[in-house]
Amino acid sequence: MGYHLRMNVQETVLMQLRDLILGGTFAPGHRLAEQPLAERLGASRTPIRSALVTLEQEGLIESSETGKYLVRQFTPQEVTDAIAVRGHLEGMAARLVAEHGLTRQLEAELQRCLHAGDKLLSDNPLTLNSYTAYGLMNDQFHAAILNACGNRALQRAMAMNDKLPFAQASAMLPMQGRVSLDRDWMQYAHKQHHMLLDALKQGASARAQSLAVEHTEVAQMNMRLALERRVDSEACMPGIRLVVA
Amino acid sequence: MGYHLRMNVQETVLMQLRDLILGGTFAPGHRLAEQPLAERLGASRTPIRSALVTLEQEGLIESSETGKYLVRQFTPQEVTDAIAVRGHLEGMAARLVAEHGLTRQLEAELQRCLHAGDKLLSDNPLTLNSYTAYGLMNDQFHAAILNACGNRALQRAMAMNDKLPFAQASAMLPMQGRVSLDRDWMQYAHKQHHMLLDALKQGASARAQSLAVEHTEVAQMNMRLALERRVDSEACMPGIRLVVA
DNA sequence: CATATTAAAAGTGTATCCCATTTGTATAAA
DNA sequence: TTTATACAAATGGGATACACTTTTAATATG
Repeated sequence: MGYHLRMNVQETVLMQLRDLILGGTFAPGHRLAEQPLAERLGASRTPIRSALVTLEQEGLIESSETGKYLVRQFTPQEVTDAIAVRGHLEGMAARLVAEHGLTRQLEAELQRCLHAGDKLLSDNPLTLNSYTAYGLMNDQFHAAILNACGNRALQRAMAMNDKLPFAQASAMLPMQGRVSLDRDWMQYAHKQHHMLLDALKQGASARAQSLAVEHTEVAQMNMRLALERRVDSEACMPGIRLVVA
Repeated sequence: MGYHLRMNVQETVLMQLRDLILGGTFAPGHRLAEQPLAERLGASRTPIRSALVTLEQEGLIESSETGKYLVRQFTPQEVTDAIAVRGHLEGMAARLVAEHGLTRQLEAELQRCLHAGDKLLSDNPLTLNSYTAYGLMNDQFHAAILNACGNRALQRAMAMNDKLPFAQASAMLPMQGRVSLDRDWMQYAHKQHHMLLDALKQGASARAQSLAVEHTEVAQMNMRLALERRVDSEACMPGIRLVVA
């Protein structure tokens, strides 16, 4: 018997609402009133309200002066800025790890990610599964460093930033070669992972920081490409619908 | 007829609860159940719930696996870390301003702050009012730069970080000479403000960044001092009650 | 035809009620 | 004395009721 995840209405409603917004059901600027949403989702206003508070905190919606919730709209500049913030924060995390010294455990975990990545990228051309698996590995690599840096405030800041639907480390990966992120770029980014571990091993904190920052420039490039090919990218990254020039 | 700020119960309850927690009414780790709080504050559970969600988001309370809210406890290390994150973020903001070029308006505002600070610090010894006024000016100075950097994600990250009751720029200033922050240190910090504006004027982005980061070391020192003199510092910085070794 | 007035509709804030679940406690059994 | 068991109280999640406010729409008025 498969185990059954206990789901309260609150969580369900939150996910549904998020999907509705990202799926483009509501245009940016659209008002989200509690009662209509409650009817639509077949729940009472209580869980809807709670979800709206969460979504506002996540930055997907904003509340106007009079307390009305509106679907948020992002400019391309804001996307760029969010990625830049992520780079800056990851730089700090990498520096801290280099300064405190790499633990055996972290080194092993990063090694594992590197090996997995090497293996995945050796295929040519890449399969759909490879893209998915690489994205997973990529997230683990970055999470491992953030986790090991030991600074909770930094972790909080990163978590907040990642709530924006296009700022995450592998936001662009699900594009699966359709738009950008061809194998060459992934290999470039992966080499940076290798070099980052090297820097961490040597305790080269400044180098580790610079590398982590520079590493996000790949994300910047891909985002620019994604914005040029709306049709394709909307199919894989729903969050991009909220970005309007 | 003085204008009357419209206050709903929700906002009132939020403020009351925050004060109760920071005021030390509930020890760190204490459970916050909805019904007792509702009775205590003379409101229904609805606004209490909403306030608890907000306070959790602010980091003042945390919810256990089973959905119970507990008053959060911070270690001195976490305080240090939060201040370090603020320094890192302010460094980025300063760098961005230096890179984009100082606008006339920002330069005027920063100049105004510098003059105000010069004037305030010329008194010897400082009056109670001077401390308050300096704190206000200090906040304006830092806010002006953050505001002018134009990166909304960065502003969000800083806002989040500042929710921690001891991470703000002038968290230590209300100590009014009782514990630390004597005139000499304030003059040192204020000189850094002067140098920062100088760097911004010259577009010296790396220097501006370094200065902004180093500037938070004064906050680190003061926090260390404050933690050594609990009795005094609790009187002026309520938030420090939640910090336990 | 534009504008002011007003009535209906929709919406929010708050209280309260209900129910399932957890938590605590006292009693019974080993 | 210790461990089960059952029962009661407390609690949280959710739905609903209601009063008051804001929108919207319709009608009247210049």
